Amino acid sequence: MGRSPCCEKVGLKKGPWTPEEDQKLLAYIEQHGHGSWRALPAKAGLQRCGKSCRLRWINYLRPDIKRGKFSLQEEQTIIQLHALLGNRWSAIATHLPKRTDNEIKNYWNTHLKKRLTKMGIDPVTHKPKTNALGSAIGQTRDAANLSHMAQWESARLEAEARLVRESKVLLVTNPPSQDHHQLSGGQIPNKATVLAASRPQCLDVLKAWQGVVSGMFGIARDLESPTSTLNFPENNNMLAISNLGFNENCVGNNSLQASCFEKSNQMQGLKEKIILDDHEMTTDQGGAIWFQESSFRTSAHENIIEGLSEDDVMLVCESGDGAGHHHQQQSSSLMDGEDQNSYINNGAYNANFEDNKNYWNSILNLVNASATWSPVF
DNA sequence: AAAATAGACAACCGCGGCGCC
DNA sequence: AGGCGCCGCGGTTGTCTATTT
Repeated sequence: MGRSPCCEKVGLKKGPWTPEEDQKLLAYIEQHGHGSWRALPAKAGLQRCGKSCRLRWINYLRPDIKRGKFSLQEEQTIIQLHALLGNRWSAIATHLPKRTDNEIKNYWNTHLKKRLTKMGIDPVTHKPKTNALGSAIGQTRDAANLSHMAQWESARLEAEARLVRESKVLLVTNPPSQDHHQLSGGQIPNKATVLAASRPQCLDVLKAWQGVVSGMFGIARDLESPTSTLNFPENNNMLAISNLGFNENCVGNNSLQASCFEKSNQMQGLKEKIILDDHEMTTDQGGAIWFQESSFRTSAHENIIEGLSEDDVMLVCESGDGAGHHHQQQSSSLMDGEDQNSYINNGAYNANFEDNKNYWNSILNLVNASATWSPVF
């Protein structure tokens, strides 16, 4: 399909924006909202294409942008989310309030990627580069589990994006009024303003991820995320998730190691059930996560973003041998039942622990390299 | 002090998705 | 159903500044 250029290239200015141009754009959007980006430059008296105006507004002029150095917590959030979501910067940005996808992308490319590389971690796969068996065991159980968790989160993010789009329709069809100004304390209404009012809860996977790390180190920490309103009631319950792949390979300092080992032992003989949204995961003694097939929803068209309350997020530890799951489907589609058992029993699973240990040991080093601990970990 | 190099960040480009007609 | 236009995303490039030689 042929495409018309986004704008007439002739006579339009490119390159860095001048303060005067910024002022024009800012003044116009304050007064009229951006409306159609394509039509905006002419109306605002700018010799720019609409796309350039949009970029300038979203990445620089928007009033709700936080600039400056990334905090350690933000860095770790980016690393974790990148491990889950890959280069989906806009999705990652939804978890970092007031940061733009462009800023996060730049920060990743100029700082975090290099740092992980220095630590011997492949910034793409988030696995140790030096692991000779890496390719062979790359599709390990918890990697597959995390992959499914990521898919789940992706579906949620897509739904969020849909909501954002819908919100923006409201914004466009309802240009700024006096009420808007009153409501926003004089600030112009914008995407973030609308989003803030309707922002869905998210970060479930990040929560679980953080739980893995928390449990790995045996530390009770505040896992509150910057954006999620979800709360896990007990850190011990988070440790239930931590059983995923870290039973015996806790790393860090000795006391943490001992603590982690102790917690790990406490998990023996337990079956964990995790219910997020109406999506139920259970983990067996081997630490594998199971999804209840009947409740597994990935379609962004369904209302998975609606009204997650704390009650919707439950972590339940119950006694049992883990054999009583009905109609369950392992989250990984890579193995049939027999293979799963042999996988757990034949040592490959333990090799997987080593992967995780190396990776998280590196992350721990990263954290330790800083002056203070992040509240995330 | 000047040139070269590296780092950081802003901005651009092209593609794909989505909605409208 | 398919063409078209718009928007958003991710990759890449350009530019400015800081550091090194």
